[in-house]
Order: sequence, then structure tokens, then C-alpha cells
Amino acid sequence: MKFSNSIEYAIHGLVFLTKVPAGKTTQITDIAMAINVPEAYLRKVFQQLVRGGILSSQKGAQGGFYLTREPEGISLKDVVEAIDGSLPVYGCMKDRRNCSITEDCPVKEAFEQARLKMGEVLGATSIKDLHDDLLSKRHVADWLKVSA
Amino acid sequence: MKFSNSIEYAIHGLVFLTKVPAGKTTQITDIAMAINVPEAYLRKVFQQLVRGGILSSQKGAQGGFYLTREPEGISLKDVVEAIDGSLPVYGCMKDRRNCSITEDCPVKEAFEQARLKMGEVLGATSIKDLHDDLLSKRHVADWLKVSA
DNA sequence: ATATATAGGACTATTAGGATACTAAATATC
DNA sequence: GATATTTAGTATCCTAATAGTCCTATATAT
Repeated sequence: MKFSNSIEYAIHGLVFLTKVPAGKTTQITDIAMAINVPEAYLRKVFQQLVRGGILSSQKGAQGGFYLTREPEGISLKDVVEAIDGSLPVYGCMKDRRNCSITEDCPVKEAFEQARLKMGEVLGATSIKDLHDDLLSKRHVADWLKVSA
Repeated sequence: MKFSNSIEYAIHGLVFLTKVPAGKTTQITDIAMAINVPEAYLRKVFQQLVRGGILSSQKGAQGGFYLTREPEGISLKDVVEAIDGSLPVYGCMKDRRNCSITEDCPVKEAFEQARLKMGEVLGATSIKDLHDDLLSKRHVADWLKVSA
């Protein structure tokens, strides 16, 4: 079981935008080139982030994308939920299988607990945390240098 | 993001086998009918559980499947790993994108922490826990009654 | 008006999941 | 040992989701 590739693209793109001054837009072409992701695809990913309220966009000349809120307010949980819809959910087939356990199902509850715990961890790491952590490394990624 | 349906089938099948005395085999036909799952498909799922060491099987007349170890020793984590391969993993594309962060990647680490937490929760719930919890309900599932 | 940039839909390709069917192999029993 | 029984394993099919591209519409700064 794997998180989608789009999530990695989204995270890199968001970390890249961390350094951009608030209110200033950045064009998708520049971001895609910097983090080495197909431009057309990254555009799609960024549209999902806009719908998820993480990014804002402006059309037309001098337009582009920018963070809706400060990078310390954007968690990995937010990103995953914007892209993949939700953290991994237990897929119950009770309708198809006419299982009579309609509520208080212990299986569902165990998986729900597990999902909440995962959410706590991913909710505790912000885009800013990632950005700062990466900068502190000796060998900084190229795409991070470019954004400086 | 969803856990596969096979996991639900596997869990129901295993809970069903909880009541079967140790060493006694049960045929896939009976299990599939009891828990209302397509027989051919459940056979596939059970093969995965055999490979995962959770079930054992015996070929030939009077053959069938049986639990390899006691139901209190089988956790939801074991089942998920036998069926889906692993709890959800962060899919990093560093090869394709020639990302220079080869080790100590903070993104990878955050997702790894999250996966471990989820594993702790799912590892703490056993098939026996689920069975006992279900039996304690007022309205017990039909497939559970059958196995009694 | 016009050049510029995202929005959004249409479209393709590849992969994974869900499900079925058939053949091979093992074994209890007669 | 022959046979019926039952799982193992594989091959196949269908569907859905992911990954990725491209074209057109729409908004907007200048």
C-alpha cells in the first residue's frame, strides 16, 4: 500500500513556495522546472491543493500560485487529505455482503483509531518544519537552493 | 485512500475460524457461504494468509484451512501485511526525479513515524479481541452464529 | 485589445484490485 | 493402488484508479 506520487510532488512544490514572500505569485513553469516534475502534471496537483484551500491562484498576466496560509500552518495531513482524499480508511463491504453489524463494529473502530493516530503524527509536521530541516542539512537539494 | 476489500474478507474469515478447535480443518466452501463472500475469491485471499504464515492448509480429502497460531496471537497488523504487503508507505520518486536528498529525508521520516504509530494500534488488536467483542453485542452477526 | 497564466475537461496509458475458471498436486480412504 | 476430495497455483478477464498529456475556456494586468 502506497501514498500516491502526487503527494510527493505536492510536498516538494509547497516547500519550494515557503521562501516566496506572502502575496507574491509564482508560476507553475518555474516550480516544475526547479523540483523536476512534469509541468502539466504538477498543474493538476496544484489545482487539487487550491481546492483543498492550501494554495490560492491568480489567473492572467503576472498570475500564479501562492500559499493561502503560512507554511507553519500547513501540515502533511492537510496535504495528504487534499490529494488522496483521506488517510487510509477501512473498506467495509457491509452493503454488498449484508453483514448485520451496522454500528459499533470493532473492526471499523480499530482501523479508525489507527487512522487517527496516523493523523496525529502527520498533523504535527508542517511544511515549514520540512523546509527548515532540509536547509539544516549539509548537502541541500538543488531545487531548494534555487528557491532561495 | 482505502484498505483493500480483501482485508475485510480475511478478517471475517479468520474470526469465523476462531471457534474451530485447534488442528481441525475447515473447507473454504463452508467459510465462504457463512460469511457471504465469493468462494473463488476467498480462496485467493486465504492463499495469501497461508503465505503470510497466519493460516495453514491441508490438501486432499478431509483437508481445509486452519489457524497456524492461536487467535490471540494474530493482530490486524499481521492481516494487513499479509494481504496488502505493508501499512501505507510514502512513495518517494527520488530516482525518477534525481532528487539529491538520498538519506535522512525529513519527509520520509515523518511518514515512517506515522506508519509505525498506525502499526502499534493495529498490532494491539487481535482476531480474538474482535471475536469476543462481536459476541458481546446484543445483535450478533449471522455468520458468527453459524460458526458457534 | 492583447499577451499571459490558471481552470477545467477530454483523453491515453499503465497499473492495481477484484473476481472467475481451470489445471496440477497432495492425501485420506476404501 | 485407484479414486474422490480439496487446496495450490496459474492464467485470464473486468473494472477502477493512478499517472500523465493536451487543448480550450476564462480571467486579468498592462
